[in-house]
Amino acid sequence: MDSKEYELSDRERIAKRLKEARLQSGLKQEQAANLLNIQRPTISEIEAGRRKVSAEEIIQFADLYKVNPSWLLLEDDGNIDPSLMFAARELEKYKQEDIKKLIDILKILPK
Amino acid sequence: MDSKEYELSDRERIAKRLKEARLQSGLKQEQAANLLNIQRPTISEIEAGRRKVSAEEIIQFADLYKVNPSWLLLEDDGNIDPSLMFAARELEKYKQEDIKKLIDILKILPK
DNA sequence: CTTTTTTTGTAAGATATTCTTACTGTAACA
DNA sequence: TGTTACAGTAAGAATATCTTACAAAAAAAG
Repeated sequence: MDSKEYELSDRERIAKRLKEARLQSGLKQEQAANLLNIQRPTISEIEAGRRKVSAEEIIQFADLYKVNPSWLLLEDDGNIDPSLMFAARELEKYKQEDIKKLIDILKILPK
Repeated sequence: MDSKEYELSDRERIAKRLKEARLQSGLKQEQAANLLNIQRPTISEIEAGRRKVSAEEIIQFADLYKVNPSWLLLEDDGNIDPSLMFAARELEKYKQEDIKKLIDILKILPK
């Protein structure tokens, strides 16, 4: 009976991951709140998906809970697509000027 | 040439990356705002580091600007230049054959 | 260079969110 | 039952954000 994250908003899904991460790290809401210098109800509201989480807070939560920041942003993991990396490294062989030109061309070309 | 992000707050550094990413994607503030269904001054305030960016917004910005969400959260994207990453992502959309042609064109282009 | 247009910055009041504090709910356990 | 530990929630105060309009700056045109 896997809990489906479908039909949940991004905020709710992020909330779930934050709660999961906190529990995984063995911290109570109050402990997390103290360590991050925020109020405990704030943690409660965030984990309920009722309060937004800022980018900075995501960084802090990730650090405290020892999880990858990008996982909190609903990415599968923190890794970049290998084929993308390959393409990027190929591009590195070219001069900066040529790359700029390529980018301009790409912006114009149809897919 | 400074470009030193030292002594900047996380918010300011995120702001810089957001602006850099927008410019790299060739979008005006107004275009970005329209595509994200927010007001243009909001983009301005965010890029000035005066307004927080929510986790959800980071996801949307990353998608629109074609950058890695974790890079917006100040992770270092595997030490590859952001403009390279952008080009690589764009390149992925094209057929292998077309990419070879593009690179051939690049080799001919004057510096 | 001067003028015009485009793009971005910013002000101010209205609106909305978040914070703070205190109280409530719930589960575990003696 | 009563107690403890932890999490949820309510309400007003404090902040932040949004909206609209105008101003500044930058870019383009003449």
